[in-house]
Amino acid sequence: MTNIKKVCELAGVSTATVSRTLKTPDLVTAKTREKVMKAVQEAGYRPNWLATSVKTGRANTIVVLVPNLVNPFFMRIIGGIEQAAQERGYTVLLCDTQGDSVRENAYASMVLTNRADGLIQLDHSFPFSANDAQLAESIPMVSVCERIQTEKKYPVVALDNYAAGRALAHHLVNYGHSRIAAIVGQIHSQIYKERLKGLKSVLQEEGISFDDSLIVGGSYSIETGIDSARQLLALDTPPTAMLCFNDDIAIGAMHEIHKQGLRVPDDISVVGFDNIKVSAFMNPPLTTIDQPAYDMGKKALDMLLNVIEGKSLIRNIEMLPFTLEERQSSGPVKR
Amino acid sequence: MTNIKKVCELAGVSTATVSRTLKTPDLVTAKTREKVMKAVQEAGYRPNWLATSVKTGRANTIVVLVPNLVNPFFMRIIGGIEQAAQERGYTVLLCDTQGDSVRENAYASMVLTNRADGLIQLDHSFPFSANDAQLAESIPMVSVCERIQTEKKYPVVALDNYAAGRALAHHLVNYGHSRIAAIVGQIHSQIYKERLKGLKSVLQEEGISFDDSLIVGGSYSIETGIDSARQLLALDTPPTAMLCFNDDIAIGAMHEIHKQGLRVPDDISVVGFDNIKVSAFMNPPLTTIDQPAYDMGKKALDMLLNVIEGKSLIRNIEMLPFTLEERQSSGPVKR
DNA sequence: CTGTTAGCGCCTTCAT
DNA sequence: ATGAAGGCGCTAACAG
Repeated sequence: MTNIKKVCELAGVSTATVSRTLKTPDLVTAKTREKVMKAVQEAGYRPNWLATSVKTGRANTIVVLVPNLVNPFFMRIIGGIEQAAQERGYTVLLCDTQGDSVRENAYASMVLTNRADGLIQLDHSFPFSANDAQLAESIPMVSVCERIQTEKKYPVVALDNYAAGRALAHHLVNYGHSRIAAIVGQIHSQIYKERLKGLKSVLQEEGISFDDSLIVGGSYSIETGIDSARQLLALDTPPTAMLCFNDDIAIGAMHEIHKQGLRVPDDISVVGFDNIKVSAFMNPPLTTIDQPAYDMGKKALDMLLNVIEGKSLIRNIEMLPFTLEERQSSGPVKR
Repeated sequence: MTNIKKVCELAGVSTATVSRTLKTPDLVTAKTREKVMKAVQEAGYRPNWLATSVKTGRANTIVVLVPNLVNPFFMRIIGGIEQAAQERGYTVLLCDTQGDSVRENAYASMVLTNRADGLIQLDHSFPFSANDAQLAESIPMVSVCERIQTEKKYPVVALDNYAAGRALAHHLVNYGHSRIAAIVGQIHSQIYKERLKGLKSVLQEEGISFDDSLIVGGSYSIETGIDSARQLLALDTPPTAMLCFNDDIAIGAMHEIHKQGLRVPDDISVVGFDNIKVSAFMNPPLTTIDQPAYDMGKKALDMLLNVIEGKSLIRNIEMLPFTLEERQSSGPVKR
């Protein structure tokens, strides 16, 4: 282990001078600086990050909790978080919770052991164990997409899911669809409520009745899309359009529809949420809601660091704009 | 900050006893243990991880360098790494290098500053800066998929890319294809050489000539697939099959082929590498080489920890088996 | 501008 | 079984 003392001996100065040369070179003579740098080079010295952090009390690290790393939508958010973190001198500790609360608790507790200074949650659960809950009250935490379900209102950056639900509903209604199914993701979530509310509000305004048996699904996976589509196609009067709560579901739904010998959009329209990369390259390309995932990540990190550094937040909830990407998976209803 | 001293006072014992109670409870009386645990609970004490690590000299952390986090194939590898790491008490610091060597250097240097104990590289570059190269000689490092291009031979877990190239080539030749294009990823890589060698060897054995103008591409993206397919379709005699070096490329190629009004596989067969999730749900589903990504990750972590903990490795290179997933994107050559 | 000194919070011999 | 004390490597206040 080559430590600061070795450098001292080589350069013939004190530990303080070495430390200063590296951290605040301006406070050191050009001559000593040179001397020290030469010794550093010679010894191959690198300051021990652990020691520095234990001294300053700051890890300059944040934890990001992701329900599923394989979802490219989350990865885009994380891209934004990482970029912004790097710019502000922070490191990201990425944690795939796999929806397992034990894992989630384990990772979240890193903020309690001074291993990280704050936390960004991409899921809607309060990530701490019952045992940690009290301590966790005061730690900096921000969520993206979903509001954290707990009493204290943590800052959140999200999409106007109600408006997005309405946008897709209008898109389909304008094409003449009146029997529209919803294949949803997590049930007990804000997203579920808001998007569905958006869909229903449009239908009501248009005087179209909605049947709760057209709500299927329950998780954000391709398999859910497949199973749900199969279920819907087996109905006496199948829907003419499927509104999927993410693109993975939509991909699964399209796959099943094709498998049954039907065509998208001629027989059935399919629309999604998120605009993940492959969506544009499906056959047919998928109509979807584009979320500004990268910007959401950036924004979330900015909010979190403001909390960590004690600055006040302008707003406790940031709503970002969405875009409806019209592609070829949706079209006029079949006569 | 609630530290070990506060707990001492509350429990009326020394710091040593508190430390022991938490780390090695067997060395403490049941009675004192109870007393201490009550104080810990009351104070809401959590040992400072930074302090513990600086003391023990071990971060119990490894760095994983990924060229592109959005690629689901890499995410599967990382899933395996994380699982194995968790089982052995290590944390993973995940770093998206974006192919930028500055970022790569920055992250890799964490191993030199005692922030991490070892490194897994998913790319083929030596991740340290010129300035760090000497120091880095002795640090534990393992690579997955690609061999690290440097003099010292680091352990690697990989696929038999030569054999996989041959398998796909045979698959296409058996369907009667004789004009087969290769859309490749990174050019200066082991993977490039081996897979191409596999393809060429089969063609030669079959007495089929190969023209280097049929090698196109240069990066592992959907866009590369699109551009390359366009380029190939514009040839005087376009190929009847496209062997893509990953599934993203294949997805792009299929998209462009469809866009030009041609059909897969009736007009052109397309095959890929990796077997990412969506590949099975494309229209048509993609024929591809399945790599045991999860196991590769697990294996890589095991090898790395063995190096870190000073155990000897059984072998310096681990070859894992692949599977050819035949689906509907490949078929008989058009007459 | 530089050196001395006192910790950061914790673990771990060495006594008792 | 427990406590006292030294030190991990580094930083920062205080002298000089």
